[in-house]
Amino acid sequence: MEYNFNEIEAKWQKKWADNQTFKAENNSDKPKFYVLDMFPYPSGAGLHVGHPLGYIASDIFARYKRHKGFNVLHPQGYDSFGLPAEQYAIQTGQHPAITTETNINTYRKQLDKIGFSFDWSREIRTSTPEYYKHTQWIFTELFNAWYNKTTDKAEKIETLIALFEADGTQTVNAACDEDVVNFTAQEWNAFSTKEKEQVLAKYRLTYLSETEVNWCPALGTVLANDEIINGLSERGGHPVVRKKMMQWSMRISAYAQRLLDGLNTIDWPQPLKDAQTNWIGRSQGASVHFKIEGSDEKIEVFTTRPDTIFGVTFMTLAPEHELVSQIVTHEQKEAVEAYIEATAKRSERERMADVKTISGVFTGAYAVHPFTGENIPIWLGDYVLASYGTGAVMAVPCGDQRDYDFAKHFNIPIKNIFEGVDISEKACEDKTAKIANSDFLSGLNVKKATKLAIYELEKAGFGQGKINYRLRDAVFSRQRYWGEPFPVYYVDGMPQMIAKEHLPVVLPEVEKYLPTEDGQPPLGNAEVWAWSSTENKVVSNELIDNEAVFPLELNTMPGWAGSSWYFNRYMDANNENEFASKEALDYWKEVDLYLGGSEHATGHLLYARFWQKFLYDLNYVPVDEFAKKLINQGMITGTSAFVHYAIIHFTSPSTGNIAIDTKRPIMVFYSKNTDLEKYVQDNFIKDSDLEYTIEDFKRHVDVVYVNSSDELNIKEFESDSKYSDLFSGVLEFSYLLENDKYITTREVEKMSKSKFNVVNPDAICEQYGADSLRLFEMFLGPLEQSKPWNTAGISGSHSFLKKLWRLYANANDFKAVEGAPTKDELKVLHKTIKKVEEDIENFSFNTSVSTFMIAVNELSSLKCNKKEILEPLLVLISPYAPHITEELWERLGNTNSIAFAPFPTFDASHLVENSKEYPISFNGKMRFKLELPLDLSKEEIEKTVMAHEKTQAQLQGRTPKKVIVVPGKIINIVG
RNA sequence: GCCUAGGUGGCGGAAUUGGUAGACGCGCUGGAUUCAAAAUCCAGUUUCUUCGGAAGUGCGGGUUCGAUUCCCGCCCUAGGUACCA
Repeated sequence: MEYNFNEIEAKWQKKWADNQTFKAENNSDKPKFYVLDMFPYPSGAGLHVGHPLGYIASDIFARYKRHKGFNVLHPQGYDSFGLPAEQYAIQTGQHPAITTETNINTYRKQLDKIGFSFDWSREIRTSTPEYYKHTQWIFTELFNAWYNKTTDKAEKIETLIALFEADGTQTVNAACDEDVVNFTAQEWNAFSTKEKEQVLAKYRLTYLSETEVNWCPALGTVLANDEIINGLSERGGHPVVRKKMMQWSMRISAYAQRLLDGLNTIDWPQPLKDAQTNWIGRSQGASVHFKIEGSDEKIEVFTTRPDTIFGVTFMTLAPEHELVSQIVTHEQKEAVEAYIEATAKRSERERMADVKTISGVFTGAYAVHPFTGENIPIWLGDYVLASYGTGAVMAVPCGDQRDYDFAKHFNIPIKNIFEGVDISEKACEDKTAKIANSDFLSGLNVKKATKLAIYELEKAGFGQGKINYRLRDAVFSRQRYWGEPFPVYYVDGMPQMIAKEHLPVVLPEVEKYLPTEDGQPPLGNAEVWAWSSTENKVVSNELIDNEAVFPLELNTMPGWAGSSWYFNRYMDANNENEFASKEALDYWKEVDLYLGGSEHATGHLLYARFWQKFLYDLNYVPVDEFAKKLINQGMITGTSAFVHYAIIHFTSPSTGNIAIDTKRPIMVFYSKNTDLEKYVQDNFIKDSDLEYTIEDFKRHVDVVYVNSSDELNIKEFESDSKYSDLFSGVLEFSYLLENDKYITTREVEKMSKSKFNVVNPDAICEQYGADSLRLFEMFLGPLEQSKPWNTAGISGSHSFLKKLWRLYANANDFKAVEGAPTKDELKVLHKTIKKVEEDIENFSFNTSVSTFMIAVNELSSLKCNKKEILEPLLVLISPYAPHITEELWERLGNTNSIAFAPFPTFDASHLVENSKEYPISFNGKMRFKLELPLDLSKEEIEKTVMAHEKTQAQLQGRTPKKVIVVPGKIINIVG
């Protein structure tokens, strides 16, 4: 009976689907366990062998938990809004929904072949109106909420209005815009509706603001930072300017501290936590304001070193600072304006990248030192970023290298305020230096001086202690078509939310997916895109009268909107009324195990935590962290293959003429171990005075043309049209062969279509089966590590499965024997149970695969045919290789799926030994082994070992200084 | 620069609290089976070696009876991040 994996796998995949084997129930006597993969964006290229790595690992864990008696939720879906489908639409005119649907179908087929235990009845797609109506609703909830710092949570906007009505701004302590003004209850009540709206906008958790974007007038679009090279668009090389646009922002900064604190409560990888901590960037210091000489204005700065305040010799403002135009003196006006214009042309990223060039200009204005009363010149410098802190710094050149460099460059005085430190070469950033030359701070260490400086600043009314975060509010508008439309229309320029009962606001049809000619986002092309506030539906733009019919928002939401709450949706995926019912949310609570790539550290994983905390504050979800434990699976890299080739041009020195047509030169493919120079000499130069030049090239060659010995299949390579450009325009080409073969060079790189190193899982499933693929992907190495794919290795896991099959087939033609197993058989089984259970709990899947191999090898040589051994063994292996184990399980006479069979219980009594093969080492080096009974005393062991002839041979007559005996472990003889 | 992870045979990797370095698999070598191939099975495979052994986990030190594992210094690789005041 052959192991026919194709037939077996198809059979069980169909059975699981037909019986809905893995459908999770929302109530159960069993404890719950929620295993989630980061859902994929369905790209047109389909899955490669790297994608399923995490899915296989999570599937093993989900299946293991089912064996352990848990009610397991293991869903899957698609993050189906996104750029590639839109770009394809721009090129071809095909609606992104169609492209997306096609790609999803491809993905689904590929996923099904690998035998995952997903509950597909809960599938979600972020681009369907049934899903995004809830995304839109969450947006409106954010709009209708504010962050109350007193209660330290988000609240409905009504509670803020109530505070305003009672006491004005007096009792309000909110996370809000910087520029809010104070008012009394009386004043508030006298405001017009519009004025009230304008005030509230500064407090809402999502708000409109003027945000700078990279605008390319020629392309009529906004570009991302990485789409710009040297101030020109990557596509077309058109000029890019920085332009302010009204955009939605998310007040994630309100949650900065809680996002930081929450990290202590979740079991996530340390590097990922560090990345988020870094990104949030909490820094403690003080906010200080400096009066401007001869003006009522003041400049506020943030500093982490208020203790160095007596070292301030100048101030630097970002060129964009709002006070610049007010403070600049007549004499300096021209220079300042020229400087501002020059820096405006450079993007922020460019400015950051270019750290070496120091530039700046004096404003002519002076600030007043809060303690000394001295005048401090105010400069502009582009090393100060408008978007961090207040966009202004108090420059302390003796203590900050950037200030120091700036001061040196512009000959600004440097005042040394450190005790016994030489600052003639560079600034002193050492925090152990004592403060000197600083009035009341002199002689103190940094910690004490900081505390005292803040105290004195507060007393004098010049500032206070402050915590600053690097985390900025997140821009939430995209000038794209293929995203969630905002449930927003505008009345008199003020945004209005569309009520929950009228959602979804469905994405409109457009003729083309590009921005409009006047620079509006693609939705500006829609003809039916206006909101009727009387009919509560989307109507034709022609009906806009700004009385009852109003224009709708033209931007769409970013990619992270739909992925910020999807884990909650799976709990109740088909609920039409709510994003999930309270019962479902209370039952599943949070994700117990979340698997995905570490590249989402500061994107998806931060935004999702933010939304979860917000939903928690409003009592919509029962927990404020959505994933208890998270694991980052490593990348499976590809092994790219390269051909090296040289283009050779020949000239004749005697005539200066070109000997062989240079327009169609000679090309030679060569490889590492071949001698190109010699080859050219021997074949072209021989008996002539020709001179030649060599140009070297290297090119990716598709790995399908390269075998496991790195040999290139020349014929297939040459006939592939994607390399035709290589050969066109070449007079002749040849190969430098080693043993009649052309050997390619290999390099490990990220798997990608453009590198032609992609290995497709379908072909592997076809040739070796899904179980082989699953085992092999786990066997490759530790889950969290990145590792190169090597198709050749899969034969190992495949032959393991064949051995496993034979073990059962040989056991009396699949009819295993009842009756007592031998001691050895029990020992093999129980040491396997122990190891596999530990491995799965530790996510060490690679080592359990080798444990299976050892167990099957040992049981095969024991010729084991006992049901009592063979049945539990199948349960151990089934999370990894579910198809073959289901089949063998059935053949052993079981009628229920193995998926819910209880995990075998480990019994330590089967592993008890009465003797041990002791390693005998000399000075720590093992030299020979000796079998001794375990009940021997230390003295008896020492006596036996010392008497042994091999010991005497090692000692060569010497007397050992010491003999270490660790019973049950080792014997070490020193001397 | 800073943060994080890592460095072990030809390759992927194992060694759970310091106790037999190289499990398991790939590849390679030899053999069995076969008319032959595939498949399967058996043996070998860190390096050097005078065949007794000796050295060996990025490099240099240290602690220890004993270090891949702990400590100090350095080198290299990968990922993240950066005029953050």
